[in-house]
Amino acid sequence: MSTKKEPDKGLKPLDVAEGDTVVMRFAPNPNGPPTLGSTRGIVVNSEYVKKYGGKFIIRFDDTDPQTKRPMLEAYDWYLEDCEWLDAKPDEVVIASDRVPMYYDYARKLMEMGHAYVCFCEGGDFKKFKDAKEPCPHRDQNPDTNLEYWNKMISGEYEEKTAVLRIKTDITHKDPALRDFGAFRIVKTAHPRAEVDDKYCVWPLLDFQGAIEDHELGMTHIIRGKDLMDSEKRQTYIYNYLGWEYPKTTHWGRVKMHEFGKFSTSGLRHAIEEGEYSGWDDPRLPTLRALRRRGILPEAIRKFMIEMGVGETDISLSFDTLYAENRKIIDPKANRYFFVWDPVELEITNAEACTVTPSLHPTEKRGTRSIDVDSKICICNDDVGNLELGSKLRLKDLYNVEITSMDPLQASYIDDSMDTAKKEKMRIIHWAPENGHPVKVLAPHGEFEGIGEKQITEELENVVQFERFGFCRIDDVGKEIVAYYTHK
RNA sequence: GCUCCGGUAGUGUAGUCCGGUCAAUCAUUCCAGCCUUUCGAGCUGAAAACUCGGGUUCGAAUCCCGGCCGGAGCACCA
Repeated sequence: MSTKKEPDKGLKPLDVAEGDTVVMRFAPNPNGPPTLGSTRGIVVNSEYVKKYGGKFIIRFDDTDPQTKRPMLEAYDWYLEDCEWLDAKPDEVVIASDRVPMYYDYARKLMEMGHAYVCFCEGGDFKKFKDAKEPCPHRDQNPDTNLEYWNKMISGEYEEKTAVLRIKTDITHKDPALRDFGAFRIVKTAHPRAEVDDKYCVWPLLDFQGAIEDHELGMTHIIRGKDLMDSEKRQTYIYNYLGWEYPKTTHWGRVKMHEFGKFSTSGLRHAIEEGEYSGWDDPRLPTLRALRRRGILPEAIRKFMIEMGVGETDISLSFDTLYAENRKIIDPKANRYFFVWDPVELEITNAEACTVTPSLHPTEKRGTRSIDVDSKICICNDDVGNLELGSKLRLKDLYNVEITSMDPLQASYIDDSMDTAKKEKMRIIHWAPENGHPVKVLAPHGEFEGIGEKQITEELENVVQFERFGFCRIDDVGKEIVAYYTHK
């Protein structure tokens, strides 16, 4: 296979034999909603499956009922968001449903002499490990281990008093690879009703993931490079059981410039404290929030795919995502006037009229219609640039001259665009005084003002408020609520 | 302390495996100009990078060694 000229931009070809398909997975712990960080795993893995054919599996690694306790709603959130991202999984697996299988393999490894129940206190074990010495329990015979194991799973031991370890090489030069833990005792019930307090011994990631990746027939794994050692540990299990390890690729840490690291627990705390309105607060980098703001899944996919898979730690800017989204949205979004921080302007000699500006500057999509009488609203920002005698073009309406600053009044000059051009008038937008109240929720704050009535016809669409930015219309009740997309 | 990764313009990426065609790709950002009844879009132009030091070689972003910087693992978290 020639790799001289790369055919695809973005994702590099995977090591797949001609004609073979792939099985890949995205394995989150549902302890919060998917964020832009999770998206990389969803998009990249699913994209490879689309490319090579095969199966995309979402596996909930929810085997920690305590420290990273799963959130019940999050299971569905992940499925929704996957589907939204055009990455509907072919199979959904929930680890907490499969504990008996993990137990079976644990027994098998004990019988083979590759695992032992260790009663060392954490610190003590660390001492042995750092000294490259076996702990006193390492050489227990299989029957003894099985006996202890049975007591473990029947709840006879307290938390932290026993743990099942996989034997690796206690003298390995890398301390991270010496006899790692595979199961521990957790006496907190699992949040899922189906599971509840059925088990008090839970597998740890390296064990659970190792077994599942084999059971589910994974051919390729792409995940964070913080899990590189995980692969080395899991390889011991694979060797013991005579399995072949899937091909792996890793990526580095991702940060968002504007946000920093997003830790699910940190976000949850901030929400509980009332710092954010919820998981879809427009300031948050969760998929729910981005969706509500009108960021399209295509833009997110493209963004992630063009980023590719590299081991470098990266710090991204939302601007790149916004640029991607803007390209898609700009031709689709209808234009409307929204006046934030409005100030009333009376046109003293104007006659009531109706204007019909086009919905889009280049796409021929028809017009909107605005009834205007003698009073309109303009942005306070624009008022700041005015003085007595200033001439203005009210976009798509007519030209006026300021005749009074307080109260703000102007007199009608004419309709002609030529006049406006000749006199190089500033062109500003406006809204009818009897328009509809609008509130915009944006990452950088809230804006209240007044907009065209016709915006109420755009529920759930992304529109552009001219000279303001793109917004997704979220609600059109007494007040229009819009979520800011981006400039 | 031990171990493992990585380091190309502001940001992200291509190229690194199999040294030359790389005076280094593309996107975004920024700046300037054009265009436009939006401060949006579009168009044109510009700025901007191989972490450092040695070595190998006719030749190194690419291979080797060392330093520096960044990240990660050594958890009864995932």
